[in-house]
Amino acid sequence: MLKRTHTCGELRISDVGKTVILNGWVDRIRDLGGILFILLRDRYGITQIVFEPSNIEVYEMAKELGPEYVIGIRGKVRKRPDEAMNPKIPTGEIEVIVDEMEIFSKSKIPPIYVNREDDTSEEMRMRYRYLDLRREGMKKNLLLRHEMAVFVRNFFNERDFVEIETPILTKSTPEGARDFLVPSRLKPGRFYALPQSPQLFKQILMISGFDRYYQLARCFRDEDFRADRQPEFTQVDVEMSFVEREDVLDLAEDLFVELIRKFKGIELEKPFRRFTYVDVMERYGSDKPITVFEHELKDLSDLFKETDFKVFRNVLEKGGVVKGLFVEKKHTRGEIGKLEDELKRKGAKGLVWFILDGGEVRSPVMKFLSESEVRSLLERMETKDRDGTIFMVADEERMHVNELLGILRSKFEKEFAEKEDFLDVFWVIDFPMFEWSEEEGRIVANHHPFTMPNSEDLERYEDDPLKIRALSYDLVVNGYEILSGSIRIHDRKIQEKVFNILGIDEKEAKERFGFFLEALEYGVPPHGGFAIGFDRLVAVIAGERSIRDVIAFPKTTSGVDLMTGAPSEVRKEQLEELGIDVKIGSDDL
RNA sequence: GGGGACGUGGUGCAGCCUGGUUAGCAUGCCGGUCUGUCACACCGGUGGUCGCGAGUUCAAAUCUCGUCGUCCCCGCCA
Repeated sequence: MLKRTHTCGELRISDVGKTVILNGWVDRIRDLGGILFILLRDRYGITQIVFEPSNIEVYEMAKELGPEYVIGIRGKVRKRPDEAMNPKIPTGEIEVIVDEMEIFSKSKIPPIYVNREDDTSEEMRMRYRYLDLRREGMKKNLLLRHEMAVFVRNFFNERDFVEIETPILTKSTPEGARDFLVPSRLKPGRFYALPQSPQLFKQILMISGFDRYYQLARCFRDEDFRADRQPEFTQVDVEMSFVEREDVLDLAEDLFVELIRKFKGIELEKPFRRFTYVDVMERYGSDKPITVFEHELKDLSDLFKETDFKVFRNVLEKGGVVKGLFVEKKHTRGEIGKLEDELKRKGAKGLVWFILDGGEVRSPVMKFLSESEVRSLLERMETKDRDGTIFMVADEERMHVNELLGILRSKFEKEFAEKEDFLDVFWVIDFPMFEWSEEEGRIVANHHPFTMPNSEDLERYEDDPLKIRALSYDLVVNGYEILSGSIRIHDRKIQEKVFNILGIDEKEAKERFGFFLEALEYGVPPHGGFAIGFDRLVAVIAGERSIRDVIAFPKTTSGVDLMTGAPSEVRKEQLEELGIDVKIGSDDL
């Protein structure tokens, strides 16, 4: 075998004269009749190799080569003629004149282009993933992902963290996302669940005294998928003992400062900006806004206290609120109608709007408003004579107003994010500990039930638990929730109180997480941690819209692996062993 | 669970609204010419049951219904 002495990315002008062997894939063939150029590609780069008729045997062989053939060649490195140098590739000053060649394997005509970036449907790319991964874009992303993983591991290793693997086959703990289940052969009728996150294990590791733990952990959630959600994904899972919130935030900031410096060349300043949950909702209407797209929500309630516009006045008299959002886009009535419909589906009573067009203000509610009300509206919204649209929502529930305008704002954020290059990093802290779940008709944990509540709040709002804040935190990067974590409960009594509020009685708690509650009775250090959505983080750094582009073998939005065909049917015997009957209704096939 | 977009030679798209020629373009692929190309160029050629099924019609890529697949969004994702 012609075994390579160099890769296809490393030969330079200083190597001229050397006899080398290269291995790689045939990338492009340029047959000029009397001379034949081939670009030879491997993961390290591309080198031009040349076949000349003076070596007729090899030359004839080269004419038979096709795209994606894998070959080995021996030849001499030579300097290209001055006018034939290619400054676009690092090896562009040289070429290798081939005097011996071995064809390792032939290739069928590839169904997708390997040496071209666009022009391929995602369906094809996933079906022929091995070809897609040969392409520059995917190769770059996977190498970046690897480097980021190495970086993360180094960061934690240097700080005395220990990487410990936690089980993939584990116990289903309802609450949260739907579990993927794995049937147990030895205990027919019972099931393992794949972990949604290693949450309880990492806390148990703290109880075990490991002090500082991290893991690049695979997690599984059986919910519907999106551009930024796959059924299996990777978290950088971190937990530490004998710490308070500040310690955890500080460590996470160090990580992101160094990571962004290394991979983006941007210097973030510590401490990062912080918003409380209430703050960020009041200003942006979202708990993961893009703040560099300014356009904040403005409270207009005081301007309309005395207004003749009954809709506003009624809401305000009942203690409600009126808020507005200004964007520099003159909407058509059709566009506004669609936005209004969408907000109405989310419980908005209506959407009031003003179009600003060359100093003129148009709105269906103009006739109800005084000149001074309009003037102070424009001033408060800081329109500064710009054209655009002001949207206004009024409701008795303050948070509802925020959420509704936040939905609008996020649409404009997305348009902004498509065309701008930016880095927007900040903390959101003091999330509510609990929230009301409409469909379950009960209070549920906002983060998870092991999150430490703010202890003052816990005392003060025993009868109004929705007001209790949690010692939890999210790091938002470019509109994505990239990191999320909390200080955990290390006191069995507080844990019981939280279960109590959640309406989980002792028996139920025991069934679900009895092992964990028991562990809580054997000496628990104060601890806290976080998890980073690693796929999303890599995607943000790589500038990719979809995490599928930073995952080697992703699944479609319906959870199918187009390359392997998973999920697939299994043999009858396999099911019998497991004691499983598959019922497929006639509608299902 | 709901809404939307898309599905046409190997690949990426046009045609569809307003049904009626040989389904068009680009690229690939095959053959030819060409000794300095670099997305080689030029000439010639190959290649399509228009996702699948049913319906309407004298006639369906085109209209209708269903179905499958991919993508986007809502719900969901502690």
